[in-house]
Amino acid sequence: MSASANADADEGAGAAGTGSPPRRGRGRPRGAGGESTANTRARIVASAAELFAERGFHATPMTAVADAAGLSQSGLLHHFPSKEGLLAEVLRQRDLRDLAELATARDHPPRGWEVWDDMTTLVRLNSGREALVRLFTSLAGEAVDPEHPGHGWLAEHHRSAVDALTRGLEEAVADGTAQAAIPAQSLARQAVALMDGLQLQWLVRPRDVDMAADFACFVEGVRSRWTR
Amino acid sequence: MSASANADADEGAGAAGTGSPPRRGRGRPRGAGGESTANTRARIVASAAELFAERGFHATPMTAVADAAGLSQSGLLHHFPSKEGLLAEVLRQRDLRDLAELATARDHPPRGWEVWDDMTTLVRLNSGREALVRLFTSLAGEAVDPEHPGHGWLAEHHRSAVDALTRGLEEAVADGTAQAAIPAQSLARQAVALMDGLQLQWLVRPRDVDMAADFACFVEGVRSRWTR
DNA sequence: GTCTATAAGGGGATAGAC
DNA sequence: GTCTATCCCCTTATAGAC
Repeated sequence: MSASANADADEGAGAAGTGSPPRRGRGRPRGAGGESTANTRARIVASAAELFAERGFHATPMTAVADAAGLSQSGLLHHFPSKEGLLAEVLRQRDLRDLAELATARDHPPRGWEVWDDMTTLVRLNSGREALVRLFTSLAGEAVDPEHPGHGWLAEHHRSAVDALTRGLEEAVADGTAQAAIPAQSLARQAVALMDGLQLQWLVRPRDVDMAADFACFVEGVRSRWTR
Repeated sequence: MSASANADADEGAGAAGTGSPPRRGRGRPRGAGGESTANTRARIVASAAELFAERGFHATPMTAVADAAGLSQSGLLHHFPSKEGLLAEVLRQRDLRDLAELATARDHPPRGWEVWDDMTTLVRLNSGREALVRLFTSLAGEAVDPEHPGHGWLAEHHRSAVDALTRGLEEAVADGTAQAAIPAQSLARQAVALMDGLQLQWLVRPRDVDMAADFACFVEGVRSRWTR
C-alpha cells in the first residue's frame, strides 16, 4: 500500500524512463560479471539508507536507489521486489548497527544507571552519524501514519527503548542506588522523547545544538534528584 | 478543525487522463453559483491541514485536497497556484492558532516561570488536538531536508520557542525566583525537544503516553532543582 | 470562479531477452 | 543476475469553455 509516490525536483541522477541515452558500463565498483548477491544487496541497502535519510522514503524513487547502487531499476527489483521490502531491510540493519555500536562499549550487559550512561553514549555517537539520525527522524515523521510501512517498526523501536530505560531505573532501585519513588517509566519516556526531539533540532541547526551536552544535562538532573 | 463536513463520497475521483467517463454534476454542499473567495480558501486550507497531517505533505496529492474541499483540482489551483503556496498558508494559520490559544489564557504577557506554565498548558491542549499535532510531527520530519518548502518555517518555529523559554528563565533569575547558575538555554532546548519527542510517541501509541503528565513532570524537575 | 479536458512527466512494477 | 522495453497509474500544471 502506501500509494503515494511523488515527485519534486529531481536531483542530478539521470533517472530512467525519459528516452535518455542508455547509460552503459559506467565504471561501477563492481568486479567481473557475476557478483555475489550478498554484496549487491549490501550496496543497495546502503544506498537506500542514505537516500531515504536525505529525502525521506516517500520522496525517494526506486530509480534513484538503483542508480546510486550502480544497477538498473529492474536489476534492483530483482533483489528487492518491492519498495516496502527494501525499507524493511534498511530499518532492520539500522537497528542492528545501533546494537552493535553499544555492544562494543561494554563487556557485560548494562545494568541500572549504566543503561542510562549507554544512552548518553549513543547520543554522543549519533552526533557523528548525521545520515543515520536523518534516516530515523525523516522516517519517524512519515511513519506516524498507521498506513506507513514503517509504522510497526517505529512503535517497536520506541517500546524497546523505553522498556530498557525503565528497567535500568528499576534495577537501580533494587540495587539501592535510586529512590523507590522514582517515576521510572515517565522518566524513560522523557529520555527517549528528548533524544528524538534533540535530533530534530540538531538536524535543522547543527551548529546551535549540542545534543550530547543537552541530553547529559537531563540525565544529570534525573540522577541528582533521584539518586539515593 | 476538521475540514468541512463535505459528504459526497466519491473519493475514487477518476482524476486524470485515462479516458475514464467524465464525472458530472456532483451535488456539492455549496451554496449558489459564486461563493466568497475567503470562504473557499478557508475550506481549502482546513482540508489541506487535515490531509497533510494525516499523510504528510509529499504524500498528499492536490487532487485529494481539492476533493476534500469540494472542488475540482483546477478549481483548487485557481486559489492556490502551487502546492508550496498552499503549504505556506497552512503553516501560517497553524502558528496563528497556537498563539491565539495561549493568548486567551492570560490577560498579560507571561513572564518568568509563567512562560513555562504556558508551555505546559499548550502540551495539555495539544493532547486534544491530534490533527494539529500530527501536522507538526509529520511536516517536521520532512522539513529536516533543507530543500523542503517547510524548512525555514521549522527552523523559525524552534528558534522562537527556545527563545521564549530561555527568556522566561532569565526573567526568573532577574526576579530572584531562579538560581543564577541555571543553564537556561539548554533547558529551553530540552523542553522543546521533549515536547516534539513526546508528540511522536503519543501519536504512535496514544493510549500509552500521557504527554501532559510527562511534560509536567519534567518542568517540575527543573523547577525543584533551580528554584531559588 | 469553477469546471472539463489534456498535456507532460514521473513512479512502481512486469515480461522477456541475454 | 542483469538489462531493455513497456504498461499503467498518479500528479502537477495549463488551456479554454461556461
